Amino acid sequence: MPEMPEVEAVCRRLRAEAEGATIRRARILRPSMAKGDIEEACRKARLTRVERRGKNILLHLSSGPVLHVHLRMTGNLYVTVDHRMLVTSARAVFELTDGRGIVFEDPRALGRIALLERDSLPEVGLDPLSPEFTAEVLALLVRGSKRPAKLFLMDQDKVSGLGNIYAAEALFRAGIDPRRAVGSLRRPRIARLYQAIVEVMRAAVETSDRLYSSPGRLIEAERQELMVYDREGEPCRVCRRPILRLAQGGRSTYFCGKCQG
DNA sequence: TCGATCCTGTAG
DNA sequence: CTACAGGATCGA
Repeated sequence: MPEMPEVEAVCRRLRAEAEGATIRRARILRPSMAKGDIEEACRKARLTRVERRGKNILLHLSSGPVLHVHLRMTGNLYVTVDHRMLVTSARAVFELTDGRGIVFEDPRALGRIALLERDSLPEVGLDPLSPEFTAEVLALLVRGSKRPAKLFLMDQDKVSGLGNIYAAEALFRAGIDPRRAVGSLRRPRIARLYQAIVEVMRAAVETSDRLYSSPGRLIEAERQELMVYDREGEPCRVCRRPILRLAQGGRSTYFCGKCQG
């Protein structure tokens, strides 16, 4: 259930617990989710580096190629003390030489795991927490676009890492109607949107790092207090009007009709 | 740019 | 039973 902050938390934990570890062998439990000869590439390979690009996780192997993991909607990747301890939704396990295991779990099985060459790694847009992401850059990115603001924010090729929740939250904070053509926003609004994105994502990384990255399954607990997501019919925390829901790109968008005019 | 699709689980 | 789920891709 990850957007960028949750993926970041997963990566941090993997780095702390398994970077430098050696994989004895990999077991693919659901072949339809995997691409490439992963079992061959992982045999006695060291996990040299854990990298994140947007929502993509890249596990660099000493054998040369890179394991690309995408958690999609319900995936998770974590270390267990015993590689034989597997839940039913485990889709792949990387058995380490010390007996632990890196488990790729995904009840819904929408996630993907693929073996890539170093020169064909996924490219995504700017990370919202990187120094290169500025209000000026955002203004350039939206220029000329007629797309609804919500869909623009969810486009991983523009700004990477926002999903359905944080896109809605950022738009609320910026006071922007999610249907508004993003290219029609004026400069001050864009600056406010920039600020909102950075604040929402920074807060989410902090809370995710704290609770999402505990051992084992994901914990569906308090994330940062959400202003609009999944709050249809509930009063807006600012103006008390009921939160509205509409469909955009086949997904639900939650917003306040008054605060986001 | 929209809708269908990939899967399974859960809430209503 | 239906609707929907924090994602992405494909074809019309």
